[in-house]
Amino acid sequence: MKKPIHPNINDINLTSVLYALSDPTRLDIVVKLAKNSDLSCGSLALSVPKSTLSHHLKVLRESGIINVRIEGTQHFLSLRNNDLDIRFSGLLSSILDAASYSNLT
Amino acid sequence: MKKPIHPNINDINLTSVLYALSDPTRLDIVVKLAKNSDLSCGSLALSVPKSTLSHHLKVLRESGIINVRIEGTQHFLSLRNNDLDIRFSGLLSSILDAASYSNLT
DNA sequence: TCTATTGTTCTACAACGTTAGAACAATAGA
DNA sequence: TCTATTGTTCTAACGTTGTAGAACAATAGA
Repeated sequence: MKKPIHPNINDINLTSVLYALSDPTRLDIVVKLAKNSDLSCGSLALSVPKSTLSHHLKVLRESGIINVRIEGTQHFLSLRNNDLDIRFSGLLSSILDAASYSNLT
Repeated sequence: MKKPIHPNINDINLTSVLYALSDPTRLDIVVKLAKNSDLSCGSLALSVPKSTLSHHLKVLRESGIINVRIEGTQHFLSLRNNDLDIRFSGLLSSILDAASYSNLT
């Protein structure tokens, strides 16, 4: 498959990151990756069609939130924790905190 | 004018907040309010038509980010700092930090 | 080589969002 | 009361987004 393109750290845009995380499905993916890094697309266990999932992952990847590593036929996903923290210190963790707090209600 | 409706603290939704802040114009408004609280709509000095500004302010208000207080013919805007911090601790400040950091580039 | 597995890309479409002009509403002040 | 000020609401145009089926691409394993 084609090698996925990831934005450079300095090209990561705040509004793009916020937009990417403003979708419940995508936020759910990010929360799962925060708990369990290096998951394959299928391991996310989401009840959405492949094409829809692929779309959401593309949005997350192109906004600089996740990294996609290809191994065989599988795509392994991980959060760009370090990059995001360098670019926007504390942003991701506060969003993840807020997300886990929201899920408790 | 009609009294504007503000969501209760517990009805403030994370994805709605992130979505509201993912628009450059709205994020700009929030940054200005963070620096200078209690501004009227006109004092924001944005180069957008009144109707467009009104739309953005409605999105910010309904997502629970800003408070609108009417005095005469003017609407005074302020961030719901405390409410947001109670609901999502540290979220707004980390976004504001990221926004000010972005503007330096 | 053939098949199953894993995702992407193409395409279409309905829903939503941003923008903005025009009309309207409410208040302050002359 | 009349007018200026300050915003809202209505309406429409236009672009964007989320969803999802169908076809396609790439690799692993038999």
